[in-house]
Amino acid sequence: MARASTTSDAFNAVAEPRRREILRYLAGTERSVGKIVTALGLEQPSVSKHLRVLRDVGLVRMRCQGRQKLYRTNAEAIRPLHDWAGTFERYWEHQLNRTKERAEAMVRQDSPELNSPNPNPKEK
Amino acid sequence: MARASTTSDAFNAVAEPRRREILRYLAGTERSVGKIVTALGLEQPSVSKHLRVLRDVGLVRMRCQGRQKLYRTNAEAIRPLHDWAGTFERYWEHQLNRTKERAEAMVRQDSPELNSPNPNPKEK
DNA sequence: TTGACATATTCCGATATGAGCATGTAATGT
DNA sequence: ACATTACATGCTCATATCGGAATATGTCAA
Repeated sequence: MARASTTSDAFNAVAEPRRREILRYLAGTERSVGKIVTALGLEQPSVSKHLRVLRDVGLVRMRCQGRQKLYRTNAEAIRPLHDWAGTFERYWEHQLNRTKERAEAMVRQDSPELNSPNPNPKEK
Repeated sequence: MARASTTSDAFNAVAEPRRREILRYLAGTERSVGKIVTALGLEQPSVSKHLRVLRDVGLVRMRCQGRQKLYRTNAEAIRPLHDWAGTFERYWEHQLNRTKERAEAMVRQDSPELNSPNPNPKEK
């Protein structure tokens, strides 16, 4: 076997920065593909492809209106991501709330990655 | 240019199912690489590589103890994901909270994607 | 030092993408 | 019917990964 399949679930779909931009742009409002293209400054085919992925995963809904298609973010589909991340909430609450204010200073010392998680990920 | 870089931020790191398993397994507890290998039934090199990615992004912390290295999930790094997803909360609140209890039953009917977002993503 | 144990890294092959460009398709206007 | 508008797909290229096997590195014991 080779690379694990991707673009088949919300986690992967959201891993793409452009797709996150699109999701945000389409949150709460219906927009045509053309609108997205001009608003985000992307190539039309590129936008169509990203929308395709987002649709397959259920992150956006589509509606036809004449010759244009209106897309809208389906917030419900983002919920599982929120829930997943939320399962770790108890672990970050611990580290911060315990010692309160004083802790803040210490935390900033012991955990520099908090502010710059990965200064040089690809460095050789 | 070609494919956009990946494995450089938490979103991409978390897109891998195995990495999510590892994060969950290491949540709140330090474990050696060997423990992870046997617990999750993965190949040792594979685990090391995933840990490498998770470390680069700051999702896990590492500590040396003798000849073994103890890893632990850094929940703080997951917070941004939670926050990001949370920005869409207002859009799903609307659809659910309005009609309260009765709504629940209806929602389950109207939004099958919640349980199976994409029954057949790759189908031709 | 030699050897066993615990991890990490490298190399390889197969596949998955994303971008860019060209083309296909559906709906509307004349 | 023909041209135009609005998207969607197909194709190629360059790159990013993942898994697996082999190997390198590091630590501790005898």
